[in-house]
Amino acid sequence: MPRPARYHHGDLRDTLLREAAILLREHGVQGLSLRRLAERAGVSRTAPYHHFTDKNALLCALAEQGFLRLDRLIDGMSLDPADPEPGLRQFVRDYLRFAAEDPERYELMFGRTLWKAGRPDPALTRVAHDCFRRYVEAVRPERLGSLGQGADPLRVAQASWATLHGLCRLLLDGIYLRREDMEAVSDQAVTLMLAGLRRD
Amino acid sequence: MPRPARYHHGDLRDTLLREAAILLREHGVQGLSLRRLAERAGVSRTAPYHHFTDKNALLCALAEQGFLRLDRLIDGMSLDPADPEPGLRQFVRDYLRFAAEDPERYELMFGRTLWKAGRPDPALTRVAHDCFRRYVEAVRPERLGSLGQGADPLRVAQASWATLHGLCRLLLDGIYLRREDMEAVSDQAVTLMLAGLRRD
DNA sequence: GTGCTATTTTGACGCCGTCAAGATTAGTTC
DNA sequence: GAACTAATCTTGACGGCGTCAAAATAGCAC
Repeated sequence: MPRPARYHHGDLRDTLLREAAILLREHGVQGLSLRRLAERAGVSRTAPYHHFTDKNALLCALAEQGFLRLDRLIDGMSLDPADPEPGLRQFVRDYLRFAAEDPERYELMFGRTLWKAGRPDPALTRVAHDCFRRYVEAVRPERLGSLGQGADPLRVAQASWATLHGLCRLLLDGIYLRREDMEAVSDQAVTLMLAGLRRD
Repeated sequence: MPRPARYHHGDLRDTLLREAAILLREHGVQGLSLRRLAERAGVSRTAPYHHFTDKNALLCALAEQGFLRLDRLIDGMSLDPADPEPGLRQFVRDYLRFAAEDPERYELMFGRTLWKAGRPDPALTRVAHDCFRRYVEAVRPERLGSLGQGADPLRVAQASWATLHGLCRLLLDGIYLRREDMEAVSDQAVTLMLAGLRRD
């Protein structure tokens, strides 16, 4: 917390993002109010509006950060075409951990709050689509070796990602899937994906 | 809209549920305010509190309705053990249509609003778990014929339902999956599930 | 210094969920 | 019928929210 005596904060935008991330993680979107946020940053209620046009814009920025992190995770995926299974299994585990570490952020990234109820920034839209494109490349049939022969890359990506995403949601929203079952179900999911490829 | 002259409404609870369902569908949880709702029912702002202890309770009731409908859908699933694929394919289509017909309701049923941020009613919890138990029974390995040999019923249900759920979320939240791709991806998902069983 | 612009503040508006106190009606018991 | 009780509904109020407008303050170029 920097000195509160100054009229100009000097680093408000970054401070807001940092504190907003904390509020989001600990209290969810509902608990993340611009007024609380301003107070935590030691600044008046309307000061944030000079750095984010409105709450929607702030949320977009937070979601954007999330996608950038997810990018790194996807880039880190390494599949051995001769035996892609261990690499895939690792990635699924990483992905689930990523989502479980900050569920509210994950919800923000993919949920209706921004994509339906809100107005996703052009920047956010771009980053999100980029992220998916990256994923499509990462699980390209060629990289899956003999398994991927002749499969449609886009379909493979969509179906596998849907499985992954579904697992996360079930887990995070705490319905139909307990934390203890995670490992087993995640393994089952990998088996599912690979088997699906074998059949195509 | 019944006569507004009477002091007692007479059918307020049902009216509230009906109007709330409309507000939910058209404006989402965000747009469903108790005050707007009361106004639409032709009643004062606090009248609803005599029928629902708070907004959370009202939302729980709405979600509950959704699960009852989903129950009927699951009960309607018919799988031929000799060839379960067409039945499964039909169910997946039905499920996606169910979710797509009222996305905000689906979000309410499975999302964080109630299960994490809110306090799910005991009644809701019961209905939701009942619904899943029904699903577990519906896709029991025996019903899948030779495919299901030796598979763990719970895992099969969790993994297949996660896939289904993931598809819905991707579709409804409008990210990474377009309406036109629905059919193709849904078919791919069925292939995935069946193939997964063949491998177990 | 003067002026320009970015930043921050206070004040206000309308919306929200919800509580408290009182008014009105329905239902039960005599 | 009357009296009482419980259910239902109303008005009024409180604090919190997002956001706009106008005024104050500070940094910066000249």
